[in-house]
Amino acid sequence: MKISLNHKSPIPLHIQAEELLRKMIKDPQFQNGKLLPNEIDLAKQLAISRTTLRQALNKLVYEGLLIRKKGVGTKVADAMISSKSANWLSFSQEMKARGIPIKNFELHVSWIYPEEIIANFFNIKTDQKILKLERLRGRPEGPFVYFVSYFHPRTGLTGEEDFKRPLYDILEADYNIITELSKEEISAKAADKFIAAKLETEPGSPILFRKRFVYDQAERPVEYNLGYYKADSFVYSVESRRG
Amino acid sequence: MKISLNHKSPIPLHIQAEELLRKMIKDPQFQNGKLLPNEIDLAKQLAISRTTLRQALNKLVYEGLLIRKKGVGTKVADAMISSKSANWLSFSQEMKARGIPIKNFELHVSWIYPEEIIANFFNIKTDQKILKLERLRGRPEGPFVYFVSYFHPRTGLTGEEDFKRPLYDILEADYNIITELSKEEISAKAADKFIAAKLETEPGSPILFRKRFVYDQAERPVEYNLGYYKADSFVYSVESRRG
DNA sequence: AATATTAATATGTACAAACATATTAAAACA
DNA sequence: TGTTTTAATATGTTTGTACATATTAATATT
Repeated sequence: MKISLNHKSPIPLHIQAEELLRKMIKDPQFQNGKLLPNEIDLAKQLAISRTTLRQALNKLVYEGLLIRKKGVGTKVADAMISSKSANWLSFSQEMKARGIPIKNFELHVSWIYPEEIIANFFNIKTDQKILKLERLRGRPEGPFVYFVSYFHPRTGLTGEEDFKRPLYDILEADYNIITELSKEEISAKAADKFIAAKLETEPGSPILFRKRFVYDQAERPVEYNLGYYKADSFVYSVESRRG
Repeated sequence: MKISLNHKSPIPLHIQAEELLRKMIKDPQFQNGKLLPNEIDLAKQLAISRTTLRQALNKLVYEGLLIRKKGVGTKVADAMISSKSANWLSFSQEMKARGIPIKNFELHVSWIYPEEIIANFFNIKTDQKILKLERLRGRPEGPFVYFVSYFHPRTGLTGEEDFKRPLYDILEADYNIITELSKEEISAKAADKFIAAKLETEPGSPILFRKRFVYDQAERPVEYNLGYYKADSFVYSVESRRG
């Protein structure tokens, strides 16, 4: 494993160190309770201060991935079961995994000036056009989900891509954007006229609304995604353990 | 509010600062997006270094209770967003941490013969009575969530417990049941007549429905819980990383 | 040989200082 | 007056340093 950081990169060192630690955690070399290198040595090896390294370590300790013990050292926490991997499946892959036949009803690409919330998330100005992708998908009998995605200009997407391919495949294979982190907010709301029309239901009918914020390995924003699911068409499942 | 720390105490200063910040979060003075005092002033006031104060702030930011913005300041996060690390907190503790006053509208305990689904989950026969707990809770202005819980006989709960105490406290302190794993399924549905009446809304209005399966350390089923949240009263937030 | 002491090791706590960057408000300019 | 520039403010990043404390291993003592 490459154990060094890029000191010239604009990506903060503690973020780089965090990424490296995440990789180390996955390395069998450090599994089964074996200790990581101690803070002082590792900091020296990465050519950063112990404080900066601890900033990275702390985050993983908060997340329960590392366990520190005074006077002993730092080890990787016992593996835990989580729905994380399932969470990462894209819509099409998710449905495929469940054996549900998927029909694409609409697919619309456009370049738009972002609303303030989105520009804010992407950390860009509202006068810079970004790619917007709208999709209406569902079963052969009818649509059950309406997606709206916005992409950061950094992705390099042109809008000419074949969006029938899984999105994260396109980003990774063609644009070398490796998505790593996703934050989601799930709530219920009533369908407005627009959404109701798309999903072929009545205004006011219940909708599962999912906001999704997707980041790359350096925690830079990549995608802002909104999903409107017809009630009873989708169940979001989460598995969590006590931290 | 007393804004000072005990420098002679054996309790670390960053822990004391964290406790103080938790109190500040509950203070109406800092609600509604008002900013906390800035780091440098607050550190000076507490007679600790900025680094130490940030140690405390970081923890609350990670828990989703505080939001920091460069160049602007630090504010208390909007309520109703259940944060990732707080996932495990019970309803009452979550609200308490945010200083939201909670009113218990109804609390009803009964012994019932379980439906097949529940008996199946608990791995018992349908002719064995189990404890059912119904709760209607919300803000002083009105209820926004209706819970139904079923408990495995193994828990030892009698129904005479003081359910105003946090549930997981009762289980752990009084019955030595340590809950460890929780599986949740979140979906949207329309309120039926019964739920609509409880939540003081119209039948057909959108509801965020959460099924929760709780297990102990040996992964034995402990609780089967259903939650009906009024739309817009609750946002479920999840953070996941590519596994 | 059993026990107490000491040393080595690793994390925990805490401070001071400097510079970077985002945001907003005030001042200067056209 | 409207726009640009500048300054003030607040958080973000990073280093260096020092001492405290828990744990374990090595050493000395009884």
